[in-house]
Amino acid sequence: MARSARRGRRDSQETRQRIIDAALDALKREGFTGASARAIAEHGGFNQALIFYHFGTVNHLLLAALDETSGRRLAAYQTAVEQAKTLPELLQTATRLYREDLAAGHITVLNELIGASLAYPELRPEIAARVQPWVRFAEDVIVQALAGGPLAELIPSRDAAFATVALYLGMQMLTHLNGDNTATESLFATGERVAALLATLQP
Amino acid sequence: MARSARRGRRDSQETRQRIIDAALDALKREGFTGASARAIAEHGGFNQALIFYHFGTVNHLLLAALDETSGRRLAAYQTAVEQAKTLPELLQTATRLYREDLAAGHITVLNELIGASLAYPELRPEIAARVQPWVRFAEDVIVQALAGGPLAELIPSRDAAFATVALYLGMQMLTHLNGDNTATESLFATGERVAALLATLQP
DNA sequence: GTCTATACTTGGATAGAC
DNA sequence: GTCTATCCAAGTATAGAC
Repeated sequence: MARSARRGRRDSQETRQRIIDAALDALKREGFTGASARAIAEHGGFNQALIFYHFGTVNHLLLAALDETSGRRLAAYQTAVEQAKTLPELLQTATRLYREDLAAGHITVLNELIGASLAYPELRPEIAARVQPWVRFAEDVIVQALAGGPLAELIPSRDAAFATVALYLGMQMLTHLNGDNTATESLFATGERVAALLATLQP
Repeated sequence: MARSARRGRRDSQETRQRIIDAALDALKREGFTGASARAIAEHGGFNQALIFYHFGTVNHLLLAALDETSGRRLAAYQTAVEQAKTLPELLQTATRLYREDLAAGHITVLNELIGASLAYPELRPEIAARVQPWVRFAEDVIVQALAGGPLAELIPSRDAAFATVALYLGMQMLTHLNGDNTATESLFATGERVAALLATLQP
């Protein structure tokens, strides 16, 4: 009995995960408009009604999907950044992570949900709460990277963090729109050059 | 007869304009999801079928709306920027224009349509074509503003233009998400300080 | 050019069998 | 916990009267 209860719980967890994965896939491929319960269920190979049983509403599911992808991704960023503490190394790491995000569509999920939050205002605070850790993370990294350098007192870390996250979002949007990422790649290359220059001014 | 034909044409033009205005309003208030033919028609006080008579499909209408708002706005930017050629003046102008965009929701229209272009790929090139003039405009302004200064040879104008437009989009998204614009205001204030500093290094 | 009426499709959500 | 069947609301689009 304990066994079957455990089994039941594990199956339930597995199903939840399958649903979340399918929702992420739908968001990345078809955007918010295409991430309907029917579309998600069909693509994931399960029944549509399961979404409502496990998540109540489609929007709840999409938030759970954002939660998961954002959390996982932030952890990956934190791990990666720990290895790179000089400014040039940091830029290289950022370039690599950015390419990963672009290829996997991680940021698309966020962009689509922010767009949808106009129609569904109740999503707004939920999404904002999931973006906040990113701004904080960016600020921590920036503080460390600029410490002792000339930019540290010129540019408040909070502003730099906000701008960084905004730039990330905007770049992904434009890159997706253009269908090629040459502009992004060129920008990162320039960023790496500037970082190298700034590093020569650091203590 | 000529008179009635003229009248007919003028009425038709007026109707088109009313529909476009209502579509812009819907996009700004409710986003792409809320900009349905029914919602647009109800809010604009006209019949739903008119949309299909004048624009064929809802998406065609939304593109026409983007066309109009983007064109008008770009003209306003060009006029405003002609008056300000030093870097600090330019930043002040940008701050003012940005506040206008934010309050009027001009960028929201673009963000929503970019988001929707995932679900409707045929929108992508259309939107891209309407964004391109902005990147070009940004590049022109940047070239003039940085001419002779130290940044001119450090940062390719193309990269700076792309980054500027991306930053604009991202800032609007995050500002809308947070529900307040203190972060943006702070960032612009920092931008003005940096611009003032850079101006002292210009010839 | 504009309106009414309507065909058709898709989507959210629930009831009830299994 | 999962599936089938179904209700209802909302959307796009068109035909045809005015």
